Amino acid sequence: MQRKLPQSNLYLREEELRRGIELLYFAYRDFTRDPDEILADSGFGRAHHRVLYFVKRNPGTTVSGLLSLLRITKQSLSRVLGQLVDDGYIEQKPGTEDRRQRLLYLTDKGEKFEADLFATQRQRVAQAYKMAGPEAVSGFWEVLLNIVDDSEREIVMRQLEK
Amino acid sequence: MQRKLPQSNLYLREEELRRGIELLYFAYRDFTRDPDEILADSGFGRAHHRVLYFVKRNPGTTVSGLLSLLRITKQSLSRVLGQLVDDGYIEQKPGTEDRRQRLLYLTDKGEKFEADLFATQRQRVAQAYKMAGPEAVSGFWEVLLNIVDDSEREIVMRQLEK
DNA sequence: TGTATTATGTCAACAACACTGACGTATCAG
DNA sequence: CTGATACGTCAGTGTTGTTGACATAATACA
Repeated sequence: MQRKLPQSNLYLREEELRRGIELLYFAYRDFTRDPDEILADSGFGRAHHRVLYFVKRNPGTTVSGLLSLLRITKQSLSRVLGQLVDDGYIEQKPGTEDRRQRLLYLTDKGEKFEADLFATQRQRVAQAYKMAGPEAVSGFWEVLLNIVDDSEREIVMRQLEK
Repeated sequence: MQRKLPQSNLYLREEELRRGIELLYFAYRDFTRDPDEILADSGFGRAHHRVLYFVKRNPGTTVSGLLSLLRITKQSLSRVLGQLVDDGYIEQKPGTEDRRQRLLYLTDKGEKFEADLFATQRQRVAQAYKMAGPEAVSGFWEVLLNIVDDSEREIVMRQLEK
C-alpha cells in the first residue's frame, strides 16, 4: 500500500528546505544590520567590516590570503583595503621572507573599531545561543558548515580553527 | 578557588561566537552562489530571486506585503518587480476588495524559473541536512530564528508557517 | 460631499560593492 | 636572464540598496 507516503515525505521535505532557506535570508539580513549602521556613520560599508574582521582574526595575513578567504576580486579588495589603510585602520608591513607580500595588521584605531563592530554581532549571536541552548548551537554550526561549498570547506575549517 | 574559570569561559565564548559569525558569512556566500549564476545568465540579480521566491511562497501577496517582508524601499522593489512583470515572470491582478492593491502571482514562465533557482538551493540545503542529521537541523533553525531581530520575529514566523 | 489617508508608481540622484579587462612594478625562483 | 608571482591601478559596467520629491487612484471617514 503506502501509496501516499512518498508524496507526503516530499511535501514535508520541501517545507523543511524552504524553512532553512528563509531563515538564512532573514537571519543574515538582520545579522548585518547593526554593524552596517555603525559603518555608515564612518563612511564605510559591509566590505570594510569583513576586511577588518579577517585581519583581526588573521594578523599578518597577506592580500592574497584575504583574497582566497573572501573570494572577491583583487580590484574589489584593493579599493576597500586602500581606504582602510589610508584612514589608519590597517597597517601594511613588507613580508620578511617574501618582500613582495604586504602583511596586514590592525592599528590601535582599527582594533577599537573592529571591537565596536564585533560587539553588536556578539550581542546578537550570544543572545541567540543562549535562547537556543548548546545542542542547538552545535547543530547550527554543523548545518552551516555543510552548506559551504565542498571546494571551500577545507579553507573555512582552517579559518575556524585559528 | 576557580580563579581561572571565568577567564576561560570568556575565551571559549568568544571563540564560539566568532565561529558562528564566520560560518554565517561563508555559508551565506556559497548559498547564494548557484542561483546568482543562473540569474546572471538571464540578466537578473539576487533581488529578482528574492521577489520570485516570496511571490511563489505567497501567491496573491501585495506590494506592501513584499515590502514589509523584505524590508527594502519601495523604489528598490519597484525596479526589480517592474522588470519581472515586463519580462513576463510575474503577473499583477487588481485587488478584489481594495482595488488599489496589485495582487502578485508567478506566471508559468515565472514558476519554471523559480523552480530552476530553487533546485540549486534545494540540492545544497538538502545535502547539508542529510549530512548533519535531523537534530542538527532543529538547532540550525532555532539559532537562526533567534538571530532574527526581535521586532521581525513575529512576521518571520508567520512566513515560515505558510 | 469633501478631505485625509493609503497603495502604488515614478523620476532623479547617489553610494556601495561586486565584476571584467588591461597594464605596470617589484620580487622571487630556477 | 626569464618566467611566474604578489600586488597595485585605471577604466568601465551592473546590481542593489538609499533618499527625496511628486503623482494617481482608491479608500475611509466625518
